[in-house]
Amino acid sequence: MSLKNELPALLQSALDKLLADGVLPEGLNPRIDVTQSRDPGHGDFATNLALALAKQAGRDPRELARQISSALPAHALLEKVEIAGPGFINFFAAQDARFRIVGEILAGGEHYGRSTLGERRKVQVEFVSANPTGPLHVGHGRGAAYGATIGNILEAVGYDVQREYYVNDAGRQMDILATSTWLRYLELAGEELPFPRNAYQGDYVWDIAATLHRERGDALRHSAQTVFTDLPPESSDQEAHIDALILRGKQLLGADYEVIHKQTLDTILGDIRDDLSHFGVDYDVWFSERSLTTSGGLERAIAQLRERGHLYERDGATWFRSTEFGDEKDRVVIRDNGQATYFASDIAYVLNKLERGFERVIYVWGADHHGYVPRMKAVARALGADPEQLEFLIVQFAVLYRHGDRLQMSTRSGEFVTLRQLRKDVGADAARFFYVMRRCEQHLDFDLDLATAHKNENPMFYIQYAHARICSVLRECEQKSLHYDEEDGLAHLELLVAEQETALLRTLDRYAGVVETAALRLEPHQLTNYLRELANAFHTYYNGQRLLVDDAPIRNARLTLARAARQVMANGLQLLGVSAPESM
RNA sequence: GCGCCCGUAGCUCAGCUGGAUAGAGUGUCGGCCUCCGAAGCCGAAGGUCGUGGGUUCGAAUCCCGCCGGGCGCGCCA
Repeated sequence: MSLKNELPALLQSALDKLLADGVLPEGLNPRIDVTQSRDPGHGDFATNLALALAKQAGRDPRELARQISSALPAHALLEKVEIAGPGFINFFAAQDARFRIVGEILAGGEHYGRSTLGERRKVQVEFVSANPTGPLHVGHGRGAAYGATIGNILEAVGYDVQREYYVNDAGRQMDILATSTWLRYLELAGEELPFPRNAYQGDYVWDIAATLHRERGDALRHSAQTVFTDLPPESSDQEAHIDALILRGKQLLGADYEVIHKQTLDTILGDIRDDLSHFGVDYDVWFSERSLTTSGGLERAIAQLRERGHLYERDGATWFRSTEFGDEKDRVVIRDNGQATYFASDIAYVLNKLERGFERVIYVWGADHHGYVPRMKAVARALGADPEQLEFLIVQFAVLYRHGDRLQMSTRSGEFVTLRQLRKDVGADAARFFYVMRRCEQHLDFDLDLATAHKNENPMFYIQYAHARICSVLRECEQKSLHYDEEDGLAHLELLVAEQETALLRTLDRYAGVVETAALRLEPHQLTNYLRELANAFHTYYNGQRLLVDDAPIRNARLTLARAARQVMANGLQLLGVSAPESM
């Protein structure tokens, strides 16, 4: 237990005493907030408690601070208390308390920094969930990195985390894709045909078609003339043209249409899974949208809303009265042609998630979906759940630049930079780190030239370098046959009195709190910023003090401190899904 | 027009939910290797926190109005 964790209790007992003595009035409910001091002159920790209280009680803050500090019980780790500025209470830790962290880190090992804050509560993080209509592009990458990192961090603070990918395997886009595959197949079989402009143009469609042609020969072949006869012309209505083409395919192919559909879906989904896995992103569940229909979940969700009186009919369609729950307009769930809307699936999906017992359901969404949040909250309330259970993390777009030009991305045109390509160019580590370096609300300018040509400017290398450097020193120590003794090191930590050592110790002391903050606020960038500071604290130390000195107790103490720093870096990088190399 | 997000050093961004002298990286300039990895360290210069009001002991942070940028506002998925 560090001093910081004990201070709130000490302050509380001081408040209780002042209350009992009648110095403070009843009914005050101050939040006790202890922070690490930025300026060493302000001690190790500080609280603004007196300032906050002075406002509520209408007292002079400095006088109040004096009263609090004199009511404070003594504590072995607390050396001195000072009142400063307008009424801050500054705490100076005993020397002993500052070294404690090193032993804690080494004892905790790879588990150091983990906690039980989440109390094993079930939380689901659903992320990426891109339409399986082509390879993931760099826009999906940010959601992938965010979702995965948030999952890791929540797990680290004791939540029971489930990672899920929602597969949009129903609907028109999949039909367009399956039809695209079939048309390419026909071309490979020797048919000449006008490939529609709004069908999927990407090379991967050719690949799937080629596999299909290899496996099935001409079994799925129909003449181009048969296929294109009597269709609404593409020139007048593209959408009607492709819809008619889909229908034609289903009629001509019968059960074989499903084969093409499935083969296309499986191929692309397998590719996405493989891609994400190489990105260090793995899921517990791949949830099929279609299964909501086949399991009857969709009907049940609709029925439930109907029973609760939240549905009504108008213009032949069925509407959800979401305005009753704060949405700006009501939403159609069943179209006048009898088909369920995509939103109906979303409703069934929410119900399904809640039924699976998640206390927190986190959606990681792209900025283009932010308009859907109110209606999803409305659904939660209409289903009798607490809308706070659904949390939406809106991740702003990552805009790619190459040669100073903004790149356009469109899956259908086939011209996009894939996540796979990005991994190849900058590496999975750099991409993972880069993506979560900023708050998700912040737009991300991703300059490919910078990321590829000058990759040593990436702050991730700075952190990895610090880790590798410590490993190198330890190797060097062995090579020189200098014996390292951890026990001796721990016993002589009081020899670490250099300014850089104190600074490094203070930085290490912050780690557990940073992980907690990052989890509480769902902000991975807290961690990347911290790790940069930690790496800087170590590099500064390394440049200022020699670790491998002849004096054994000092050497052991310094190497022990370095090992603690290495452990924290490794643990932090692990949460980010970034490797901690022993040499570079 | 309405809604959400963003505006902080030349550039890219932090700023611990209202606290002490607003901080990093990068770029510019100047120092540091006979010694554990110079992919490093240290120092300097660089700010009317978009703007105008308000709230109070105290505002980059909270409230309101403008200005500028991004993204949404379908019986699409």
